[in-house]
Amino acid sequence: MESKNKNDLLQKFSQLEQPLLDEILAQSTIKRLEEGEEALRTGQYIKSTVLLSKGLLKVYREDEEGNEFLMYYLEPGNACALSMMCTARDEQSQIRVKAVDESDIILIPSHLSELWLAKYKSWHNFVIASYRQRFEELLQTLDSIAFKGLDERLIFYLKRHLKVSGKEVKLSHQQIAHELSSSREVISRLLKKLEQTGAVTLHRNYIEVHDLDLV
Amino acid sequence: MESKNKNDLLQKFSQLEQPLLDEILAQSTIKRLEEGEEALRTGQYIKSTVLLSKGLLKVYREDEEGNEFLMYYLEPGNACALSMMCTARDEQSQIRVKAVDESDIILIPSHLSELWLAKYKSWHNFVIASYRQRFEELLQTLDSIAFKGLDERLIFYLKRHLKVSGKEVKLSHQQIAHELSSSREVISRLLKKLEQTGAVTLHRNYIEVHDLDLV
DNA sequence: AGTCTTCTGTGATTTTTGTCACAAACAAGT
DNA sequence: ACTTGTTTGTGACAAAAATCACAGAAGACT
Repeated sequence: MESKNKNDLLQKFSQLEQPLLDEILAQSTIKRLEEGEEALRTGQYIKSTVLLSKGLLKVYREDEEGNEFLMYYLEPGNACALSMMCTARDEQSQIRVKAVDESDIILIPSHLSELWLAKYKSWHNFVIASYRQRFEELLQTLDSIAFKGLDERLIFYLKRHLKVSGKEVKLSHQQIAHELSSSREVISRLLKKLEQTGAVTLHRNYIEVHDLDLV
Repeated sequence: MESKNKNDLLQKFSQLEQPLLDEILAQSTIKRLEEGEEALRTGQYIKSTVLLSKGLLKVYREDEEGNEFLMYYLEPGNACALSMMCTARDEQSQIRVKAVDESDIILIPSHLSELWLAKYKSWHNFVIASYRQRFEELLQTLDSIAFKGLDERLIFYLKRHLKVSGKEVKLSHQQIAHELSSSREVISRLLKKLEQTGAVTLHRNYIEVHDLDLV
């Protein structure tokens, strides 16, 4: 493992105890994902716990007809809670993980991950905390779908997108519509409304966000 | 602990190893929930892992305005995955657990639950399996909300209800509407359609289900 | 400049869902 | 049998969202 990655690891996962970090460095492999590349689903990581040391991953759901919706984003220092849980992937639940930016993921063989639960308190806490956090985010997504209209869901979507990217959303209306499993025209119209309130400024292929709480 | 409960426990959680069952019997308390009574939210079980030995619990989500939707049901032999995860409940996520029938829940102090993860392989597996299973169910719910129209969601709802109760759904249209966070009239109309296809027969306060796959 | 493609804006229309209003059916109790 | 309250059925209407149909704008490429 190159020293660049070592540094990343130490920085991003500083809450883990030193002996554990040493083990991770020694026993895990790193995989670089190019922008747009898909983790999981290739069948090779399913027996691994996945940590993200660099980049940005998006975790989303896809149904038979190709509709999708965003579950949440993973940032460096996060673990893919699903990868911990779904050792015996039974195909039918289509969760996809895609690299938004070029990313480095750390693959920990799941037997080690399990072993460490007992051996390292900090690992145990980390795993539990990861579950919790993802679950909470998933519930927020769920809420917005179940209780809110598309206008509020769009704002929720933009807000979450901002948290992980900059102040600009570099997506076309089409892409946004797809991630909200809606249609392009509807999103365009809603965005237009947002622009009229001064919350955003629309450009081709990106949206400049000023203040989403104006609405 | 009375011997009646001991038997229930042994039966419902037979996948757990004997020494663990002994510990559970010795160290945990049982609480009986009356029909309609709420677990959690009273603040007293938040430091406990909850197992269900008898009855039926429904886990649902509620927003500020009182809208709700069903996440999943828990049957005897199941654990409340949330209770394992949410040791430090931070109020804002409103998950509610309500007894559908009179139920007995087993409260395990969370420090023991943690300890056992390392000590008992079967406990570890049980906990992981619980997470997985609940997560899967939650995703199914999510799918039906995100991708399906209300008609399909209703069918999904009825199907899941059947799995835990009998072949009859003993609920008013109003209650169903509430659990799908829709309105009574709409549910009534959709049910009427289902009746016309021969999938169900409607009665006052209960729905007789024949075959939901007819649709 | 001119051609292409992709993205965005907008009107018109339809479908789905929610709301309002009110009647009929049913059950419970007196 | 007669209130009373709850549940269900329905028509009319409003709102939200999806779909269709095109036109114009912004880049990309010759």
